[in-house]
Order: sequence, then C-alpha cells, then structure tokens
Amino acid sequence: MALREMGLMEINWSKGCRAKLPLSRVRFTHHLDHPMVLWQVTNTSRALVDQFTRKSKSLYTFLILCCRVGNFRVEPPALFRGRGEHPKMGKLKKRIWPSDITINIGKGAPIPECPIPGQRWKEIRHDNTVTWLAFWNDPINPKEFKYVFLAASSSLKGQSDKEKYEKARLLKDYIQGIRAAYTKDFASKDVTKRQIAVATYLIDKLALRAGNEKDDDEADTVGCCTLKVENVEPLPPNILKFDFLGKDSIRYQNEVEVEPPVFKAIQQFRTGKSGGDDLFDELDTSKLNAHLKELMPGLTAKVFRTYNASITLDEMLSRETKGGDVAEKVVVYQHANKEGILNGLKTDLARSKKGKPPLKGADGKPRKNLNPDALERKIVQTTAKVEKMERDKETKEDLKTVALGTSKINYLDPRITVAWCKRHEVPIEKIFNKSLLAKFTWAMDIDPSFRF
DNA sequence: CCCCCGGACTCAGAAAAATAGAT
DNA sequence: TATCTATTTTTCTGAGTCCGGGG
Repeated sequence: MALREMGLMEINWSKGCRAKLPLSRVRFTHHLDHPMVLWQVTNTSRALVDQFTRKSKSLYTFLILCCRVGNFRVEPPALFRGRGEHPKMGKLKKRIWPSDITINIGKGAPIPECPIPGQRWKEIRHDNTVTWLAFWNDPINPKEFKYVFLAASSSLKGQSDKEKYEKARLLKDYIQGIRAAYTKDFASKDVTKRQIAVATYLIDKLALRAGNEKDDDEADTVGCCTLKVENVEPLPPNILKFDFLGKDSIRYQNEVEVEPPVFKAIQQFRTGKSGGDDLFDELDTSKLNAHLKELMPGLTAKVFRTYNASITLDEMLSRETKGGDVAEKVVVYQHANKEGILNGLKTDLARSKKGKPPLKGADGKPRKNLNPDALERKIVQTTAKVEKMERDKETKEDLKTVALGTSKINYLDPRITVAWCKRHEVPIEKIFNKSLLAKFTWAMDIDPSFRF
C-alpha cells in the first residue's frame, strides 16, 4: 500500500467518488448507525486506523460514508466581542480542555485518543439520534453549547437541506389560502387573532424573522413577535415606518405602504402603550408557530423566507431569460438573484453604519528608493486611484449591501439554478463555486423541467 | 393547558486566506 | 516575471429558530 506509506489512504464510496486523505486527519466512527470515515480530524493513532481498516475489508467496505467534518478545532481563548451592544463584550473566553468536551461515537467504536497526555474526555456518549460529533459548553454562556458537526457538503446535511426546500415548496400549495385567511383576520374582533394575522403578514411581506424572547445578558435586538411600539411608527394614511435592530444588531429601516386594515390594526396595537412596550403583547413565537402549524403541516415562520426567496428566483429566471450567449445568461442570473433578494429579503439590506475600512497605504511612505520623478508619478497615480475609489464608492456600497452569498447558500433552492442551467446550457460552474457545488450535490441530477 | 428551559440545529457577517488581476 | 492589489472563497464563531419534555 504505497498510499499508506505516504500517510494517505484512498477511500471509494458510493458513486465511485475517491478521496486521498492524510491518515493524520482521518478518524473512523459508527455514527447514526453508519460506519463513517471522518476527515480533517487531527491526531488519529495509526493503530486505530489499522484496526478499522481490517474490519472494514470484511464488513463495511461498501457501506462507509466519507464525510468532511465542519469545525474540528476548539475555539481558542479570546476576548469576547459579540455583535452590537453586547452586555458580555470584553469578557474572557477561556481555553477549552479535553475535560470540557463530550464525544459522541457509536457503541463499541474505539474511543479517540485524548490529544493531551494525562487528561481525558469529559464524557463519551453513544447517541445516534443526533448529528453532533462532540460538544462543549460555551465559556461565555455556560448554558449554551458549541458543537462539532459534519460539513455542509455531507450527505447528512444535504438531506436536511433538501427537506427544508421541500417544505418551502409545500407552502406553494397553501400560500393563497394562508394569505386570504390572514387578510380576513386583519379585522377580527379577537385581538390575538388580529395580532397573529398582522404578524404573519409582516413575516410574509417583509421577510421579518420570528423574533424569540431574549435574555438581559444578550444584545437587545428584536424580530417580528418582539417588535416594540417605538419600532413601528404609523404615518398616515397607510405607511408603516420600521426602525429596529434585528439579528446581528443590523439596523432595519424601511417605510412600507400597507393595506389600510393593517395600518389600523397597528395603530390600535399601539394605543395605551409606551415606546418600550411589546407591539404584539398577545404573541410570542411559539403561539405564532403553533398557529402556522394548523394551516400547513410543519409550517413555521422561517419557511416564508425560504419560500419567498426561492419562488422569486424561479419566476424571475423564467421571465427574464431570453436568447444570448452564456455570458449574457449569467448576467440574467446574477440580476435575478439580486432582484430576488431585494424583493424578498429586504430585511438585511439596511446596514448599521459601520466605519469604512481604512484606505490601505494612505500613509504614502515610500519603501523603495524612488527618484523624484518616479515618486511624482507614484503620487499622481495614487491620487488618481483615490479619486477612482471615491467615484466607485457609492456603487460598491450598493453592491456590498446585497447579501448575495448568504441567500444563495441558505434561501435559494439549488435545484432552481441547476435546472435553469441545464435548460439554457449554462455550465453550473459559472454560478456555483467549489463549495456550493459540494454542498448542493444532492441537487445536481434534477430534471431540467424542475420548477420550484 | 401553559410556560420555561435545555438542547440541537440553521443562518450570518467579519476576518483570514486564497486567488485573480493589474502594473 | 515579480510584486502589489483587488476580488473571491473559506473559516470562524456568534446569533437566531424551533422543538420537546417536565413541572
């Protein structure tokens, strides 16, 4: 085994996919009842590999799943920053030791060697109902956990990703009824019903997040259910002016025209309250989601974001794509992608006013021995560059505010893109980079006629 | 029934690293 | 070609969502 000599091993798995993996980064486990090869795990003993490979030759050669591990390093000590005005900012995040870490492996699987001599793992578990490989308590908030999961490219993650989009597609069959129902309830006599209706409307139309309650030791941010009176100002006749800090303390500012009954309902929810009071005092996320589940199996608030982003992309692509060469079609795609987000996920576009990154090389200190002429040319060039930057700044700022990457990764059903590429003979590599390609393997064999 | 909270997972932007492009 | 710069990709880990179980 030459590869073994080199410290590598080659693994064949289901579709003939092969990977040469450095032995030092391979670990074997029985996880979720599947024998698996995990890679990018450090410090595996040679003996362990030998033991497993002997076993696998007879039993498991064709059953082994080969998965990349997502995060395989513990978080190093640091000063905690957090996002926005975080109450715990500046707190020391202490070092994590093996004795802090609980490991999840198959029953009977060899226990991974503890990398620090004389120490041991906190606990070994054999739980095949969860996907995590290991966890430790977050030193900043000991009530919370940090997990080691498989990478996004794993079949396990792919499967749940697919399920997420299938659920969003199911919403397609219900959305008309749901919209009709909440529109009717804008004027319901029952306050709770009215609040549920308006909240659902905001989540659907503005892609607001559900908005769980937060503790006092977290940054003070809100979502739909936790909106405060001061966050939504009614401007007659029917404009709502939103201004609040959402996820990651990103400021959401938006003025939207709404249906008169919604406007009226908001005004009424505000009456008799002060600025810091809850706008939806009868609501929280569990009540809202419980209601949504009555309308469609498995429906929760976040499904609306996936649904609206994906359906918009699908519609725009089919509407906007005409003839042209590959490059033109790619432009159509990028445009559809961007517009889709502008329409659907406006939420994250309004950014907090952060300081711009400082201009590099602004000190202008020459590092080389330049003669005066060269120096002057340099100065002229630099000045021109600065001017160009000034001119481009606005355009760039515009593009930067579009969370393109995020939505491509999290909200747009990849099958829409793959099918469109097939229909229009655009190589998928023009749209998805290497990691997106790996993450969306499950979507690659979709029929060209697929529509979301 | 409701509420609280532990638990496990998705989603998110900043920073770092890699790569492409300009000079 | 070498080097510097701009852009893209990857990593990192914080911040949400949502579920389910117990009181």
